[in-house]
Amino acid sequence: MSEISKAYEPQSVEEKWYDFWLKHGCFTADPARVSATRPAYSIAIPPPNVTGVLTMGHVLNNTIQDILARKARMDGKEVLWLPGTDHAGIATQNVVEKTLKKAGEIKHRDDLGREALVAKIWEWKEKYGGIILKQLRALGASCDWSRTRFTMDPEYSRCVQGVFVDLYNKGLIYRGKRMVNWCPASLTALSDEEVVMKEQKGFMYHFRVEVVEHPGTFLTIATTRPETIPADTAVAVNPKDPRYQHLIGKHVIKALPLDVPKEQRVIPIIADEHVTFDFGTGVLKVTPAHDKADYEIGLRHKLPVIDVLTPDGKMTAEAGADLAGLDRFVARKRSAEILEAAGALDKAEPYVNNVGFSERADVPIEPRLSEQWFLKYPSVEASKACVAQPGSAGFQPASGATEHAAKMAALPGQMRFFPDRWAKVYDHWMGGIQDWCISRQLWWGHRIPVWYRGTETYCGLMAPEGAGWTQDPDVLDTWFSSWLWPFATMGWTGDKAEDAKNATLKAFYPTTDLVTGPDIIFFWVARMIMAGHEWMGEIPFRNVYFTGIIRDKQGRKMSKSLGNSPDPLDLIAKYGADALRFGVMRAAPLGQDVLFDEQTVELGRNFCNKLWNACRFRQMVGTGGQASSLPVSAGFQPADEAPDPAIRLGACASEVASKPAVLSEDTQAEIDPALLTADDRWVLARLDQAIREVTQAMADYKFSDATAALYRFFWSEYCDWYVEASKAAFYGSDEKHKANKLAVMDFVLGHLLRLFHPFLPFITEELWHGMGFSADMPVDQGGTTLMFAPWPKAFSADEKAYFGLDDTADQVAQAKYDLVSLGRGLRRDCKIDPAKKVKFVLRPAGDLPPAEVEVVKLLLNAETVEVVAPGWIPEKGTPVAANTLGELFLPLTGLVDYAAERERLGTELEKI
RNA sequence: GCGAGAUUAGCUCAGUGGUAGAGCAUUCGCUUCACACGCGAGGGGUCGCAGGUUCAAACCCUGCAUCUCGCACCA
Repeated sequence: MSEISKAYEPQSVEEKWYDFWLKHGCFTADPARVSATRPAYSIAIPPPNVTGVLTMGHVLNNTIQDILARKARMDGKEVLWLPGTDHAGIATQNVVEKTLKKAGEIKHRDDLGREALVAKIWEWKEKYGGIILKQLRALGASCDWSRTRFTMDPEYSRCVQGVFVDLYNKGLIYRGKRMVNWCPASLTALSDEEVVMKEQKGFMYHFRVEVVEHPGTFLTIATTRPETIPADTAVAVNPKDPRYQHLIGKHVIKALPLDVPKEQRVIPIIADEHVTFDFGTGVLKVTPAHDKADYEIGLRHKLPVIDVLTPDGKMTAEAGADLAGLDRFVARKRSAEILEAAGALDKAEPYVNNVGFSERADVPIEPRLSEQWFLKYPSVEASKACVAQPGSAGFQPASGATEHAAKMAALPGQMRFFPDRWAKVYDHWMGGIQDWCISRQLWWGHRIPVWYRGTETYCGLMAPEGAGWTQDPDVLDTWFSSWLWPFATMGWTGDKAEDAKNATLKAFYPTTDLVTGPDIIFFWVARMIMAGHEWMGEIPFRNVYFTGIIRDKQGRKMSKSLGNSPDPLDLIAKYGADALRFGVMRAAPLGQDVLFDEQTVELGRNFCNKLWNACRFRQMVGTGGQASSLPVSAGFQPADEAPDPAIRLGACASEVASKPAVLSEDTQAEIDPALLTADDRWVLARLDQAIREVTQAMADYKFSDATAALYRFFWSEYCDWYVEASKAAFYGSDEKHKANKLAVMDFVLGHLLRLFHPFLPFITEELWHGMGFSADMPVDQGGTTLMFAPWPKAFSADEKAYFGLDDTADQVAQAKYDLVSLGRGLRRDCKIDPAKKVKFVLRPAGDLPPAEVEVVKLLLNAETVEVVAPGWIPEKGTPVAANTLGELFLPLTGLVDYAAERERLGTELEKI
């Protein structure tokens, strides 16, 4: 026996229940249990970086997934939430390299060499990797940890390489020398998606070059990158530009490098449509080695390519003695100075332009010509077609479980995005899809399964027979492994016969929901859809929920560098995981960015505390005891011995047995409908409404709406009115009504705990047991857990009839509560001390049972509420409040000092 | 340039045709026997602007303004 403490203390509760769930195998999915009556539900977690730690973004994302998973379990589904981590190529290699450098172990990765460094990274991964998965447990995430995957697991790696070989054999993968985005910091190629455009302040330099054929005639060229002048191989103008037409085909002398004789610096003036008249001077310097557009001009005009930059962004000898060896940005300034000194610089005006930055290393990328592997995306058409577009014939906005289910059944192969506007973004990108540069000049990752010997090339899973073969040194883009996530994590092999025997794939693929951020819609979501079609022949998930981005109070994106991201673990320690979950969900409407404020977690904590105390109150009135000495069962400890996990499937089965035939399994039998008061019917009607709203909101993925509905029902309706009104019965003497009210409370709380469970798993489980809702089958005897209790259903017609709930069932009590509010207003208006008990007079519009009057009296904190006949006439000027229930008078005789009041009103009037 | 989203109370946001809502903040008052992580009562908004449709518009239509974010990009 223990007491429920006055305030809820999550710290003592959360770990206990998480261990309990784990021990009982509550999170493990078994394909053998899937059947027509027990459908499968699956989610593949967006794998966090193996080096990562939990951020607020993860909290948002994984709370939503956990809510979906827990709700699905309560709906009687077999749930697989598949967790894992991503090897995150560049990020992880950077972290480990940096750590080694800091520790003084190496100066450069070459000090260790490839094998040794990769071994170090594995070592590091084993030691520190997956911290984030442990942190997710603190949040309550109900992942099937027995299936945890890593993108570099041996089986997973085989999938990645197998897919490469398959695409190679299909002719979709090719190697070629192309202009790619090169990161001078990470020394690797990047895909277009890894480049972010940023505004950069710089200068637009205008400099002159002399036309060879017309000495004394000069062309002025505008450029932001004078350091690349030595790499220019032409000057281009628009063929229709009248200013320059006569010069086409003539030549100019390049301004740099100065140490090369003029004759060797002669380049042609060419005509190309790409040049715009009104930008700059209308004359473009063409640098095929260092600009994507220029490279294409170069191809069109067969221009030579001069590369003046090293991989790490320094000038080569070809840039001339003045610049050689300088960093590209230093060289920019230097070259401008040289031009100026030579009298060739007209002006340098401040200029803002967009420059591509490496997303990871945060340095400007260089367009660079290099030998890379590219992928022509597979299954593009099918992938484009399978996502329902807003406004299209097949698409209806989400509006409910039934309709949703019907829609999915009616549209095989269709996916839906929430919010649907992302479908347009997706469609747009798919429409202009470009080949994907998949090779990376890194060591940490899946090595490209291609070997070379002289001019021979071999692509396969294993090194070819024979001597002299060397494997391609590059690894694959991390996303080239992530795009297989939904099925590679389920043990997919690519071998048809083998996969046909895979029960997990059969039961759980395609997954039901994907929850992720819109920032990786191209990186990940689109590519997974294509991979799904290409290798599984169908979509990888049915619904994609795009979360918003977590921002701070000022609307800034939360980031490590800004230091504006609170540590979720600190918040959990301070407020509890439930509070964090509830707060974040409350603040996160579908598809909207979340302005996060710690206050919202505080609110969540307050909410949990309120729930805790509402249950404490039920315990107190149930035992007739005082709150300070409650002999209750909360705080109880589950038994150590784990019972047969299969028993959990029978959870709440015993609940069904004791019901009248007319009621569903959710309904408690102890309620005697004949004894229900107006308040009881009111709260039951409101509960019914809340069940409808919450269920609907969840079907629409509107979690903030769901929490708002729950908040309103529990706090503003159940606590503020029903519980308060119930005190009239509990402090009264009618034992029969008292018992019935307890039954109603149990009924409401039993439903509430279930409705809250997906959002607040810990406190609800604690109370479910502490309140004795699992008493039919105590946990330590083989146990029920709230996790598998059935999701509440809105009342059926029979149930409504049983409780006497018609459309107006809640109106009497509602009118009563409204009148009470008005009455309290009267007290205030009359400046009556709240502590003072006063006498109200009630002239009811119809019949009003004495019990109802008692409730009014209690809620008004009145000394008496005298019920008078319709003919009763109040003293002139008596304050009155009226509604459909009747008129409530507050006779002031003896309460108010009229003279003082008159004076007060007088001064107030003057003021106005 | 193309596209999307936003604009409602001091703040953050709900609200898709019928008398303006929530939480927080704020004011006043309460150690009322579940809860001060609480209770009660208030104050506060011509719903960005201008037209239009309608008996009726925060909501539908058309412009405009401002902000945010994608995509593309001119050296």
